[in-house]
Amino acid sequence: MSDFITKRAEDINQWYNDLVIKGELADYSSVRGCMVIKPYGYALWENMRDALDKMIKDTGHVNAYFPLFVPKSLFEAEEKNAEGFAKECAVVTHYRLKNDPNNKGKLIVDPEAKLEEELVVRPTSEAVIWNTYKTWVQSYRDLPLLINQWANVVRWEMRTKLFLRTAEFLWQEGHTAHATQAEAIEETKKMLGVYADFTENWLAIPVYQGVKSESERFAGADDTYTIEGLMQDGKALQCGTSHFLGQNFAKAFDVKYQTTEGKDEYVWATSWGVSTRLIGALLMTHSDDKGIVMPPKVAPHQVVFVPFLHEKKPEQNQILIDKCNEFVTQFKAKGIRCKIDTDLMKRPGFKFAEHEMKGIPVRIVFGPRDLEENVAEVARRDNLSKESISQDKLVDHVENLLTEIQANIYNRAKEYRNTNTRECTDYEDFKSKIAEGGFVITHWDGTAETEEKIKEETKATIRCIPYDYEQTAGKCIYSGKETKHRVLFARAH
RNA sequence: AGGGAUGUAGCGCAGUCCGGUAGCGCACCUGGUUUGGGACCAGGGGGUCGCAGGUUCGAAUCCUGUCAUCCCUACCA
Repeated sequence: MSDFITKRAEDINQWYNDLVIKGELADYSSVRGCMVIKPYGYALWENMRDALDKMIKDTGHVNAYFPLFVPKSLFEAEEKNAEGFAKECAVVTHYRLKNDPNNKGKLIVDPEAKLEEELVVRPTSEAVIWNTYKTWVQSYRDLPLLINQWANVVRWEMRTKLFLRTAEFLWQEGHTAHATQAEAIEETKKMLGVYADFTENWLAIPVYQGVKSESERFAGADDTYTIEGLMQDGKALQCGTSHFLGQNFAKAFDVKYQTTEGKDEYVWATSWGVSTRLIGALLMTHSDDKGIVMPPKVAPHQVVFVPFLHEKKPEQNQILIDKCNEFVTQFKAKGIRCKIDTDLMKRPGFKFAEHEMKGIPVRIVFGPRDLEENVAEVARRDNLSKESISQDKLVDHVENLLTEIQANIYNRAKEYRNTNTRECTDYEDFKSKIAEGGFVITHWDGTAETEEKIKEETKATIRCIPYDYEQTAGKCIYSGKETKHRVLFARAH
């Protein structure tokens, strides 16, 4: 039946698409590569956004908003950055349409309305922002500048995948300016830490923190720090990045400040971002063959009540619904997000399956039988177990259960990630481990050539030089050269 | 961008080879029986077959072009 989710073992890509579409998070749209985020998916994003926004503000940043369009001349100012994004930019060339004289009721682009200078739809906002910072920074007193924006950006991707890679996506991008290199590097690392904290503690996705190799670096950055997750298909997913931009943008946009000694110095910069891709990461990390498994902390609904309603028994229905409402009030007082399923038409079994597909962490069932016995049936989504709980203990029980589920799915994901992170010193062994999926930790001689060869031969890329693994001496797995780099390889999304 | 596949009702599909005026399942509407893990029976509404041309008395079906989507590569948050 089409209402069921494709099994992971059958077709993991279809499984993922089913989670998104049948879980009602998003829909395909009539715009190439762009999706419609549906209310349930957007509620999830709002919860994620609100939590992260607070963390960003708690670390001293403030929000602002910069324009969607970047004049081409500004865009090309930082050469490496421009070059890196050039192939995937949407460009506005005209500002007016007019009626087609040859085709009634149709419109054409008015050739008279060509823009003097093309506008690039931002694929990222460094250019507009640094052009603005130029006027904001005069003195060391203006620093640091710690600004974040929530925005949409457009990258004209060839192949798109719901949430993981869409032509337009939502994200936050932080852009900071500092007086010293040390302070900027500290900021870069600090924000990576915020991302790791957020993905692990809110989304329950374990991540490796580390530094990108040069070839994987953000265009225009001196260093890119990353958090990398492992998805259930054995592929790594870059979940967020934090860039140390050096003085590249300061020089390109001439952003200088006067020191206490009265000298002019270029400022030091960082930028960092996470996107709606994190929704894809969350789905691919926790979900199962029955559907989505939402981490309680960001789940749009944390608890769903299913009263056993009977079309022919309105009095009984009302008693059951009243009972639900009584508990909803108590849950809401504790900040727990609830929903009551009062649909008369659908049978309980159907509702159970539906709520499981959408990943609601806890289901509470009230039937006439439960009322008589003064209990409720409580089912948890993460391990599909259920138990009968006395009503006077229900609120505390569920509150604890949400915490337990959050911890359980994190531990489960971490165990999967850990057992699929393997050490390796032999190239043949490396190839077979990479083919099986997961991360492989191994020595690399630090050259782009070796990295490229390994990518060609195995499709694996260096995800990062991880914090978690000691940088001990050893032999490069490919060239055999002595090296101190130990890196994480994986096939990636 | 290269390779493969697919566009027919809201969704999933059959019909296309061999042209004759569109069908099935789910969903939806009405009525009834059901209701502790995806109910059943009966009746009913909805599409001119992605789009644009062409061939033909006649095109979902044949031809040309075009657009879109999915999968595998390549690129990326």
